[in-house]
Amino acid sequence: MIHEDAAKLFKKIPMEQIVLGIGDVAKATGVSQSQIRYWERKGYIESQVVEDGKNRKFSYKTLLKVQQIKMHMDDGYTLVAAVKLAQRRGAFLDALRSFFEERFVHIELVDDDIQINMGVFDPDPTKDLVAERIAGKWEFKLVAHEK
Amino acid sequence: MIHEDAAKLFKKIPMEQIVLGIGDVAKATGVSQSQIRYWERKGYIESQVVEDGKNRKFSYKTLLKVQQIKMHMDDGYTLVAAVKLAQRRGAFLDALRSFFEERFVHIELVDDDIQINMGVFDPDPTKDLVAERIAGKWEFKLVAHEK
DNA sequence: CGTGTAAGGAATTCTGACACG
DNA sequence: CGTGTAAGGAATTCTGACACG
Repeated sequence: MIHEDAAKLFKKIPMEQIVLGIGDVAKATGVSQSQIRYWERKGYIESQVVEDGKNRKFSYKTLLKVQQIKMHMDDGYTLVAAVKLAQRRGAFLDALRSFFEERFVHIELVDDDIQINMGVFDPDPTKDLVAERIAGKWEFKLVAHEK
Repeated sequence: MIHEDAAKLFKKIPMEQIVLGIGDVAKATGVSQSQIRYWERKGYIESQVVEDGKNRKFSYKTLLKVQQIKMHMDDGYTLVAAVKLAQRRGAFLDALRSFFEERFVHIELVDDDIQINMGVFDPDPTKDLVAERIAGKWEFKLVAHEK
């Protein structure tokens, strides 16, 4: 039986610390290196310059942005329009992340089954909301506070 | 107002497609390149060989594993023991991922507020469970099915 | 066992220029 | 505006060996 503070878990899932080279971003997103360099020059995305060398590195977050821009361009938008749309997406992901950090209070793993304690269930604050996976299916249930 | 099928969103957040070079893995995890090459040689982690070239590339998932192994070693475990512990963690993350994919049915963003529809609330199957962020705080509520 | 280092070759990325449009 | 390409130099990664233990 393993249990974890979810806060710890998310700190272990790096978002900011992950940086990758232009080739890897190009491969992951399907956007060419020329495009990436151009977008950066125009200020649509940013890269971190490696201390000693002069190679670019891109954060995971930037990779997601590149991906968003490409998606909108595939939908027929111009580059400028696609950039604007992608801007809003950042808020989206940040919001999701805040949900995980705030509401995944405690995670417990028992064999193949797993439980996520999401803290106080607001419609009935005497209970905690728990998501439970049993035999591959996720179900919600309410439990009394443990302490 | 933006709304999204969560399924789409998660497909856009690549896990498998992201591969990165050994230097980037080393930087992100704090594990040296020598260590990474050795661990790979022993079969503890795996890398994908680039088609034409002969450079290694590591998936995001492998990066997480490297990070886990290091963490356990920092706790005092031997390499072999740390690898065994890290093994179990994979199931952990896969489980979390399945929760997102199965239960984040629909996501809606209104200005700065965001709603996540998590589908049927099992204790009362006539309702859907919704997580809502208002003014920076997440709350749960129940709503009747929309259709 | 587990990691580091020096060594020379191979693969990747760099910039600035030029092309097309 | 937005992207591609050829060019030479710079930075990164490769393998196999050897060291320490």
